[in-house]
Amino acid sequence: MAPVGRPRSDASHAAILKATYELLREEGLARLTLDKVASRAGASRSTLYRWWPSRGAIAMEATLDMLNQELSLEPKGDNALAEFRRLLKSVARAMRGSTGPIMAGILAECQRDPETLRLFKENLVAPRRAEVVPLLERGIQDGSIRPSVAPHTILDLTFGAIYHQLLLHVPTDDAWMDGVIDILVNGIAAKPTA
Amino acid sequence: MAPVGRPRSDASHAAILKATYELLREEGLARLTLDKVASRAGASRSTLYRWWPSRGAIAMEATLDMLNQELSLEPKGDNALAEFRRLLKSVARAMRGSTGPIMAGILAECQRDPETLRLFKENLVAPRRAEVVPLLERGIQDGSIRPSVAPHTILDLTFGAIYHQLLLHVPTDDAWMDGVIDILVNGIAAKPTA
DNA sequence: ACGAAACGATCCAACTTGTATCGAAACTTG
DNA sequence: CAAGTTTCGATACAAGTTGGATCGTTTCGT
Repeated sequence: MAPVGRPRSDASHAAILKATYELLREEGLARLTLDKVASRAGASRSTLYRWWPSRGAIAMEATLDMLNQELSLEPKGDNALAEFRRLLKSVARAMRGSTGPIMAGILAECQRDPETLRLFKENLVAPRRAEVVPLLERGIQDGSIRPSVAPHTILDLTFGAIYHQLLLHVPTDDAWMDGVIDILVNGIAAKPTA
Repeated sequence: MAPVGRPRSDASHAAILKATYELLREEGLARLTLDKVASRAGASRSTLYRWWPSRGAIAMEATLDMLNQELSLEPKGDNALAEFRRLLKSVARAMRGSTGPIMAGILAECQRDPETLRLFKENLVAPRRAEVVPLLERGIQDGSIRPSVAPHTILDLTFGAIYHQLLLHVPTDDAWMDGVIDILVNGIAAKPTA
């Protein structure tokens, strides 16, 4: 059964997302208003309100595609720990570009709008974790990662470190990421204390 | 040289900070308006604008005292690593209470107002690090922490993990913090990989 | 007494949000 | 082709927030 009535304009939909994406890069989510998005997209604000419940929701949808293109997990047959290293570096690299400030803005928006936080966790955090946790579990099985650690806690630490630099606007480089990975892999204790 | 004119009212100053602090607890920084602060403090908005450049600055000043009271680094003569463990747990415990959401709100505000970020780093991050980095360096000297790690990177990781849970509104408990510390201290590698 | 600075009260323009209304356009069904 | 349905862009509106300004009053030092 085809829906009755005028169909949703794909052109408007695409134009709105494109305008949002551009404005996010230029001014950040903090200064993003639905008015500017509508103007640039050649749409009207009522169209935006019809399809998205909040500013955060628009920004989220506009950002997701970009992120999903930028971050890709390609297994290469190394041991799991080596693969995890590569993943972390690629994430840190992505955050170093214009994507970083956008992510920081979204995290900020999540603090003022619970719905945006929900979208963020559902559409970004959860899917990513669903990919990476099995990788870490494989590392525990192939012997490259010791068994007593919880994969989710590993992710809390690593993404936490990256978010930390992001939110405090501390630029990162490969040397920093190597330092983080070194600590994560080897720990800070002079001798194993377990 | 005593300043000429009517001196700044300590009563107003204190009342404004108190009102800010209360409103932060009740509604969070996202919903904090200078109007509400002024009303509750029995002051006028012009007084607020006279002394503080932004909403973030007021929230920062109101939060700093509270945080500085809540978090105290008391050396107890253990080895440095043990002392660091205690510090982390006390921070995590503080973030578990009503201070946590306030901190998350401030981090969010930092993303939209560079001046607030500057205040945050100058008055909170930097002083804390100035306390803890020597502790970690002592750990390297007393042999409880291996020499090749950078103290600052350790802090990026640990505070990153705590911020991560804070921003994603994931409640933490002692078991989680123990898991983080375990990974941090011992690493995730099954065998030391140098 | 006088000037200087801070105070509370009030007003104002500009901007953003959320909602609503309107006629025109696009598409399905009969 | 005609009627019904839904979206579209344009516009208007109330409510809330921001940042700044003015005004008369209050509290100091000189």
